[in-house]
Amino acid sequence: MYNQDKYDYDKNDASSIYDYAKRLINKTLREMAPSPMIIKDAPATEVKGKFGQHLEKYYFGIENNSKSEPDFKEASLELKSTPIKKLQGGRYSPKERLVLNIINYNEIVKETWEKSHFLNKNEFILFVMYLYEKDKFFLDYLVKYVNLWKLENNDREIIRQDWEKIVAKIRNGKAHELSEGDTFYLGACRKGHHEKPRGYSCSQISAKQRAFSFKTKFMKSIIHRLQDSESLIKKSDELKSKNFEEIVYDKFREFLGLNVDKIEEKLKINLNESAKNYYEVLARRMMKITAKKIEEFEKANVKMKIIRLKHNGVPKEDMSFPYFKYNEILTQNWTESDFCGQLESKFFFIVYQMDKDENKILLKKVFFWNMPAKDMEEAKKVWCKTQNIISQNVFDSFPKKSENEVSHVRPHARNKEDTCRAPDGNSYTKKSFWLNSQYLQSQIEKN
DNA sequence: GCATGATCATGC
DNA sequence: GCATGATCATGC
Repeated sequence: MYNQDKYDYDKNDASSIYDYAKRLINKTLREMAPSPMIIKDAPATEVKGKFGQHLEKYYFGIENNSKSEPDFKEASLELKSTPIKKLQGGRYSPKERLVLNIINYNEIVKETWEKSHFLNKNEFILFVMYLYEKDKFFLDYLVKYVNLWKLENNDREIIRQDWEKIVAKIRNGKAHELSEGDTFYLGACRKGHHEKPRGYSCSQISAKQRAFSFKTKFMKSIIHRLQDSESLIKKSDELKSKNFEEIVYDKFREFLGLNVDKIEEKLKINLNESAKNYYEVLARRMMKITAKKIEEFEKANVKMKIIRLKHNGVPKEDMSFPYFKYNEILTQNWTESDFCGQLESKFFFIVYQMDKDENKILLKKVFFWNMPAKDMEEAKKVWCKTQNIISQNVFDSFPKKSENEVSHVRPHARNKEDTCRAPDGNSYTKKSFWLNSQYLQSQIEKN
């Protein structure tokens, strides 16, 4: 039975359950939910569903049941564990469809969508996704994602339509003709291969047992959404002992001063070093991030930037920003300009440096940075001069690097023909604001 | 060796 | 096809 003392979560509160569940990330059931009994290794066929049962019983302390109400009924939350597999390139995809509640042919025909057992049980789901590996015992599967998921928006509508279609077929006495191809996201899949076809109220013809399921491709979309952004904070109590910056810096600590080969070796990875985004990918891997976006950086509008220093400490390149539109600059003032907005955000600099002797690139330092107010004033000068020049239709005297210690303007396009319309009616090669490498150097040395 | 112009590579 | 981050190429 559920025991509030033993299991450290509040069963009435979905976010408390979620926090407790998040402790599973990158852990196995063997570590997190030891069983009082000895569980013997068993062939894979007998293991199906064991992960979920074990998770419920020994991690959450709820008795396995197949009731039509959600597993955490006070929080209206259903617990679902599901296997995922790793693709080449490190991303994840579902191993199989997610089987939901069994369709009761006699009961469902009396239901409406809003009051359906299906919706009641599956509207709000706590996903625990574990990495399936063929030769592993289920207690040793690694949990990769824990996610609170709600059926909403367009997905909800399409699934409602799928549900209606399935129910209509049953009402018409055609349950034996149900097929997964009937519907889009929600399928009526076979469940229990040894089950004999059974009769039901709407038909003389008996039908095989089926269950609702989220199709594999639909599961794929859920997993992809998860991978789109990933949190840097892996444990919910981490922020109690460290601030966010420390958490981030700690991730890099063991790699500082190492060359990139050593870093890869340490991470046990082998990246394509000639890729243009190599240093960025490497930085993500040091942070243990496989997603495209970093959740906290998104929310805080932190821009991650790679800076590569030559052995003398000067950045190899100036830092570019998105190109500006000549016409747009004329209509804006500094504070509402794109460039001002870009400079006002916080940056996370990852600095690599070329080592003179060994000809290797080392991880030099990482730090959060935002532009000091007095330097913003300098950038403002550059922006104002740019605006002025455009208003006078002079397109050959944009602020040069030598004119300002912080920033300058220069082309930023695919080629000379990649142009943008200007107020004088002509088009000119796209240009953007850049931060001077020497300026970046001074900021790197200060931090 | 640096400033400036030009372009590549990737991802959406 | 384009935006963007990253990088190359040229000339002084």
